[in-house]
Amino acid sequence: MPAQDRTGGYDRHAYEPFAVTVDLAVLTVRDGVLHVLLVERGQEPHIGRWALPGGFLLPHESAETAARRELAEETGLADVAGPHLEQLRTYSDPGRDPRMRVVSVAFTALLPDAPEPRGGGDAAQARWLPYGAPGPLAFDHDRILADAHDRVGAQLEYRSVATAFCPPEFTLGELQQVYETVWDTALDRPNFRRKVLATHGFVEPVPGAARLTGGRGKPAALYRAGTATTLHPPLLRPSREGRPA
Amino acid sequence: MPAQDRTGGYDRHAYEPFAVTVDLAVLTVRDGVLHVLLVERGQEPHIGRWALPGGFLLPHESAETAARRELAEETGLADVAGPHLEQLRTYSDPGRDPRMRVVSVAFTALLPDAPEPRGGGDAAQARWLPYGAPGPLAFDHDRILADAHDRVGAQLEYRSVATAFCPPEFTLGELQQVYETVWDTALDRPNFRRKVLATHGFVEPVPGAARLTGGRGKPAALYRAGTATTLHPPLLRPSREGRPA
DNA sequence: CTCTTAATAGTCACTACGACTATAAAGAGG
DNA sequence: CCTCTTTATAGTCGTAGTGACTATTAAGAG
Repeated sequence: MPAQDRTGGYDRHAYEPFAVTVDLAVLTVRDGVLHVLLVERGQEPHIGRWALPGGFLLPHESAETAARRELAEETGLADVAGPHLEQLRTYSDPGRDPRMRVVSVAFTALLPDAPEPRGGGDAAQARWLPYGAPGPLAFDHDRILADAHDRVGAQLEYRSVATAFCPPEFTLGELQQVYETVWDTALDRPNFRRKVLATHGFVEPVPGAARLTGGRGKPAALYRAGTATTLHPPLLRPSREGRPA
Repeated sequence: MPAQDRTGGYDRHAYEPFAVTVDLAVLTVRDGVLHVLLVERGQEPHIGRWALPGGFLLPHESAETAARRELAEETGLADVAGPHLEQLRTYSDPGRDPRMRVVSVAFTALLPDAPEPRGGGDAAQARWLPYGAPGPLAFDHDRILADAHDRVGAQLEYRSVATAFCPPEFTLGELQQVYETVWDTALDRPNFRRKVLATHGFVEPVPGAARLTGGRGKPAALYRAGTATTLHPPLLRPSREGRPA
């Protein structure tokens, strides 16, 4: 492919081809612990290390399409309706892959509790591992994962993404556990309940349904995700006092 | 460059090389009107249309480096300390450029009022134009620009980015005009003042300095940007009531 | 001087929120 | 069956934050 020189807009320089990939930070909450979908590398570099799932863009794919395809291949279950998938940012440092120049578009995906992935015919099997558990990840994936965690934590405040971690019908206790797990904070239950119910469109009750939370305690009412995507008023994290930056 | 087949992590498929560019949504507030830095296309496709400035990544550049270089080339003044520059998202739809496959990493840049750009030796001269004025932009740049506007509007609520639109020393009236311009809403002046001053680290007073706002009225006190990057409490947009989504 | 303009000070009612206490409804263990 | 534990849900109270105001101050214009 010949280098081009074009003027006006973004086409001023001769261009260099790059490899473009997607990387996926797939998160779920299992028993109050944040888990990440990871694959073990079978090749150099970083052989034996854990890495985020991902892969190259096919010639006619957008990054979003490629991310959804990779997610389906990796978990074998993402095809149905598709989980919450959102572009995080793009990582393009030269040297982030020692072999060659790779520009990677990272995504976050949020799934309800942990269906164990069945490898979709690929050699490398994906597994759920607790966030932060498996030492340093390959490439710059620690950075990507930390950015994903930050982003999701921030979005819980003003977006209704927490329901993406929950099954179609869920209790307010389960929803609260999502917040507590991602934020790593304990929340007051009556206050959490009051705020969630006061936020229009966040959740809507399932009439007459209740679930036993595992046996013990009073059965909880069930709710479905509402139609709102932004929360008004926002559900702010507790006590950032004294943390100016 | 040979196609590769690697397993584990994001290296499962043979890869296709792509052209990678950066696009810049450079915003400023001039006389209460949001302005965008645009260049006129001198070639097909979209000849004569306005487009966002941008260009190809050089072989050893990250997207951030390329964005800063393009901004400096385009305005001729971004080299000093560098303006607020932030990655927006990556646009990768096949067909977004009719000539070939181009993946573009978009950035937003915020500048204080409008130093008229001096073209840095390039043929296409960049110009400030009012947001929304110059009809449809080339490629998918309308979408990118709208996304940038949305993002900046949202960030004004909980980040201290508004000061990036202001000169090093500014009045609260100027800061308020940034909010009013980006949000396209009128704000109550005493209430705005109260909230800004109550938010720790947002602004700090310049002792004993005052500026005449152009002649008329009581002279306003001057402030500098504070050290905080996030606003506590946030400065929420007025009245989203009745707008559930 | 007076009028206009803009900055700044202050008031008041209402909402939202953190920290509580209280009650209800289930299972567990005797 | 009764009590203890567990979890969900209801409600209270003081305080902080906010929208809608009114009032005052300090400048230039005429």
